[in-house]
Order: sequence, then structure tokens, then C-alpha cells
Amino acid sequence: MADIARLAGVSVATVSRAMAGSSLVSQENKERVASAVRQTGYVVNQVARGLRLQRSGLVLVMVPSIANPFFAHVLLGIEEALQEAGFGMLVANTGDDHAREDVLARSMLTGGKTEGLILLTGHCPDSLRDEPQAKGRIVAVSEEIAGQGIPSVTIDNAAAMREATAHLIGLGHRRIAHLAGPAGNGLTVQRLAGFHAAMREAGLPVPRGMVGGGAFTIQAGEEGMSRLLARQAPPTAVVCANDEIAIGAIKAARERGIPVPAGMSVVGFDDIDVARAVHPGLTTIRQPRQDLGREAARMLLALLAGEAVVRNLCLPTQMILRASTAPPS
Amino acid sequence: MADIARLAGVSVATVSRAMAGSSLVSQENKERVASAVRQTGYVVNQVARGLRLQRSGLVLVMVPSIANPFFAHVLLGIEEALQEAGFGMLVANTGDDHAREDVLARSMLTGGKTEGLILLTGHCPDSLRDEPQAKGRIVAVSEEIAGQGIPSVTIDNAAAMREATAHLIGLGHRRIAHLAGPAGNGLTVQRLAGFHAAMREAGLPVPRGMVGGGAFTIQAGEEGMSRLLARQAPPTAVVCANDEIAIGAIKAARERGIPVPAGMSVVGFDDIDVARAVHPGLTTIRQPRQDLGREAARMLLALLAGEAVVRNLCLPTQMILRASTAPPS
DNA sequence: GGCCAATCTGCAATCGATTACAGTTCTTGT
DNA sequence: ACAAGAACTGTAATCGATTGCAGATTGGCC
Repeated sequence: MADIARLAGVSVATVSRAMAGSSLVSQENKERVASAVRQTGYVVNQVARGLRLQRSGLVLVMVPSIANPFFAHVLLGIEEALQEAGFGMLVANTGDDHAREDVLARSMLTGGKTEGLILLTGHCPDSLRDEPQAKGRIVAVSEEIAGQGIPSVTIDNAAAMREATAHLIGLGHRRIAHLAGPAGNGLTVQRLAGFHAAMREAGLPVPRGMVGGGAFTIQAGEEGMSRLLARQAPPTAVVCANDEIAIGAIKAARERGIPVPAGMSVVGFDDIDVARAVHPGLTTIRQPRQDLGREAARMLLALLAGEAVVRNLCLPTQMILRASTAPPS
Repeated sequence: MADIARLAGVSVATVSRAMAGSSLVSQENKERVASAVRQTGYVVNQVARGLRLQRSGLVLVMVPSIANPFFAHVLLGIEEALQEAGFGMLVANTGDDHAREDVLARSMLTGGKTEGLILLTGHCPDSLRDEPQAKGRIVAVSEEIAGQGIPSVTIDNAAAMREATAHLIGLGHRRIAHLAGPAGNGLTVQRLAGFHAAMREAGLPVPRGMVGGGAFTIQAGEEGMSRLLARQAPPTAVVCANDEIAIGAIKAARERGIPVPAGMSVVGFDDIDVARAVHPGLTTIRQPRQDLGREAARMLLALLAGEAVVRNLCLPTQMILRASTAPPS
């Protein structure tokens, strides 16, 4: 900047003001500065600027797995909203490693490298529990964080899963199983609760062993379905905690000669891109993935700007009927 | 840091040195500093540190779409390698908007916010063309960048596609079509070239209209296949530029009553997660997605450390035979 | 001419670290 | 007792911006 000042024959203060478009600088000097900038290709140093202004223009996003197509779309929404506001998105893939989340959160948020934090992990790093610096700089998406007053953007998982289960009950199914996600995960718990609620409302039993699963993966779906089919009285329908599980479940059923939906109905959750392209087309619950991310980012930006925000924004889901469900034969 | 110094009864210089573990500080003072840090929960300001050291510890990754499952896995590999080296990953979703790439690259790389740049876009922003600051700080992945001496980590797209096509020819197919990616895209061009090479080697014609496509999406696959099936002499096999196109193509074929692979063989490219779970299991070319990312990040880190790197690292692909291909009926 | 207001402009402090260089204290050998 | 050297420690410059405050210039008006 000193070079520019020399070249334009003004002081660094004038250069700084001219580049910020301040009305304090005369038109003539603005032009001299602009010309010098053009000549040299000067670009302001963002780090120095950040130090002075105490702003980095960055937000950290912690996500269990970037490769998960659901999270990937949430990230897309976040990036879009941040980009719009001139912010950058720093992504950390934590793989549920809490120790790493802890270290990272501290160095990033407390260390001034990032101004805010968006959590897709459903878990707030201990190191930020009572860090005053972190107050009002964190937002949770997809999964709410218990008892810490952290604002969040979510869907009503229990209600959505109840709707999915009710759909199967409405078709006439009585023996319905649930393939859940990883134990301990908040989404798993809520979706499981929705399943149980719908079954209870219909007065249907959920025998031991009719709830399986353990991961949000295709493989878990295959294994879960295999186990269900090995029962003496296998279910006639399965409602899965996400689409990957459902796709795996359908694969396992087909491999054992059971046609979907004729011999087995399957419902997914999320409506990932391939859900409509697999055979049979997957009946599922559509989440507004990108909107979740966008709203979370906007909420964080509002928070950083000192505005008030709603405590928990709950976006609507939509049941998508395709070809993987039918009345029991 | 001044507070810590006061609390520990030493100077800021000693605090700084103590925290860096310098051998110049006495054991006693190190302990006093450590204790003061523990008491206050002090964390060093990364921005100030970055300004002084001229390092931000950040790398910018530009990607056309985060939501693309192939790119998502490349990002995973990049993040893993960066994390290991204590670097952070800034992700920008460019959606092929070159103007935005330009602005972003300048402010990030030239503005000192990031130390390096990884391009998944197949395109180097003009603003960096002859920016000396950018020299030796850029690496391309997946898609090479023509004529600018930018090191890259890629696969041999043409060879892989030739192998895929040759597989179909080996099964006895003669009328083989290709559903390509977006026009102008480097991968599209290379994969198309591989397809033509294989056909030429086998002495097979590629009539006009037997090359379709236009996007790396499920929908493009559906439309492409529909168009092929409307021909007087439809192909007996289709080799697709990626897995999404292939999945869409299979869907369109089935909807028109043509069974895959009995009535139509289909080959994909990438081996995304669902490729093995769809029905029929997709025959495809596996790319080492995560390795591509990891190697690119390592290459960039080596570059930043001033080490010499190979100009273009080419990783091996692998043909995965599943159930979507069979001899023509 | 003299005074005031309006309009710029520049000096220097500031953000929070790192580190060269100079200074202090303590050992040790003679 | 004193010099030399070892082992720390502290002062202040530095990284590259932004901005409060004071000073300079200009124009208008009586």
C-alpha cells in the first residue's frame, strides 16, 4: 500500500480511504489511486485488514462426512448464502472425532481465524461450552444440539418418520420394521421415536428384532434387510432411517428373490438424487437440504451482525410417493 | 498475550517463545506461562500470527459443484491431507462461473488469505495468468489445465474410456453409442476421444447421432437414452461419460421396456457409491477419487515447502465388472 | 482583508503476534 | 577478585492494513 501511495503521490491513509470508496477523498485523488492500482495490480492484504478490523470473513463448517450426499447439499446451501455475503466457507471433515473437533474449534473460532461456526455434527465441542468468544457465533443444522441455547435449523424428524410409517400402515401393512441409523445419533433417536409413535397410534406391535440398522450406509441396509428376512415372520414393509439404507435394503431383498414392492415395501428418508433413478423409484421423505444450509448460514450471519434470530427454525418436509411401496400381497 | 505476560510476570517475548516451545526459555518460566494460559484459557490469535509470519495456513479449493459425489470424495481426500499438515480447506463452489472464479482467486490467493489453490474446475482464472504471487501455488486435480505449467493429479481418461469401450466390443457389440458430458469440458473431450479410439481400432463406425449427452447428470442420461432408442437402428450398448448418466440411461431403457443388460448393455465411469447398489449393478471405471484429492493436496504442500514435484501425476483406474453389461442378444 | 466553514489530507496509533538485537544475571576458570 | 562465556530475558521493530485527530487548503461572505 505504501508503494501505491508513493506512485500516486499521496499518503497511505488516502490510498486506504480511496479504495474503500470513502467520500472524504477527492475525485482527483481517487483516480490517481485507481490508476496506480491498475498499473501495479495491487490487491489489499486480507490478513492485515482482518487483523485491524477483527474480522476474517470466514465461517467454519464442521461436518461428519463431506462425501455424504445429504451433507454435500447442505454445504452447497451454506456456501451459496455465505458467498452472497462475501464470506468464505472453511470445511472440516471430522468423522465424529470429538477430540479433533475440540482442537479445531478452539484454534479457529477462539483464535480469530473464523468468525462463526456451523455444526452438522449434532455435537458442540466441549472447548466452546463456556467460551465467551463463542457466544452467539454458533448455529446447528440438521441436528439440534441439546441444552446449550445454540440456535438451529432443522426439520421435524419424528413427525416426518411418523408420516412415512403411517403411509405404510395406510397401505395395509401390519408387520413393519425399521432400519435405524447409528446408535447415539440424534437423528436416529428422533426418527426411531417417530416410527414407534406411528406404530403405537395404530395399535401395532414392534417385536424385538424388528428394529435394526446401525449406520447410514448402503451396506448397513443390506445387512439389516438380510437379518430381517431371516426371521420366522419377516416384515412386509421396512421404513429406513435414510435413503442409502433403503437402497441397500432393496438390493438385499432382490438378491433373495423378493420383489420390491410386490413382496416388500421400502421407504427411505432424505430424497437424495438417485432416489428417483433407482429401480423401483424410492418412496421417501424429501428434506429441503439446500434450504437447510442456506437458512443456517443466513441465521449465523444475522447473529454476527448482532440481529435477533429465531431460536429454532423448522423447515417443512414432503413425502414423495414413488414405486417402492404397495399394499402387502 | 500482554495479559498472559503480566500474569506470568514475564515479557510478551517470553510468552511467545514459551508457547512455541523455544529452548531459549527456562523451564521455570515455561511453567509460569503455561499456568497463566491455563488460568485464562488464552488462545493465540491466528490472524496476527499469520500477518507476522506471512502464512495463513489455508488452501482454497475451487470446485464446479460440491454436491457432485465424485468431487465430494476428492474434497475428502484433500481435506484429509491438509488436516494432517495443519492446514485448513476453504471451499468455493463456482458453478463454472468464470467471473466469480476470477474475483475469488485474486482476493484469496493474491490477498494473502490463502497460501495455495487447488482447481477441480479444469480452468485457471485469468487474473492469475501472470500473477507472480500465484506462481508455484496452484495444483489442478481431475482435469489438467492446458499450457500453463500448472502441476496436476489426474487419471488417463482416454485410456480408461478406451478400455470400457473395448470391453463392450469384446462382448460382441457392434452398434455402440456414447453419452458424453457437457461440451467444452476437458473430461468430455478426453473420454470421447477414448471412445472413438477404441471404435476405430476395432474398425467400427460411429454414425452421426450415436454420440449424445450434454451434462453429467441423471436427467441427461435419461434424455440421451430416449433419443438413442428413438433411432431406426438403436445401439445394443452405451458407454457413458459418468455413472449418473449411466443410471439415467438405464432408467430410460427400463421405462421403455428394454431390459438391461439383456436388451442393452450400459457402462458408467467413476464408480460412485451407488453404482454397486443399483439394479443391475453398474459396470464402470473406478477412479481413485480420494487418492486424487490426497495426492493433489500433498503436491501443493510440497510446492509451498519449496520442494520439487512431478509435473503431472497420473493415477491408475480400474475396470469394475458388474451386471449391466452382457453380450448382445 | 479577515474569519469561518467546508473539504481534504496526512501523521501516527492500533490490531496481536514474532524475533533480531541488546542487556542482564549467573557460572566458571584463573 | 575478575574476565569470559553461557543462559536467559526484554525492548522495540515489523507484518499491512484502518482511522481518530489535527493540520492545510480553498471558497464564500461581511
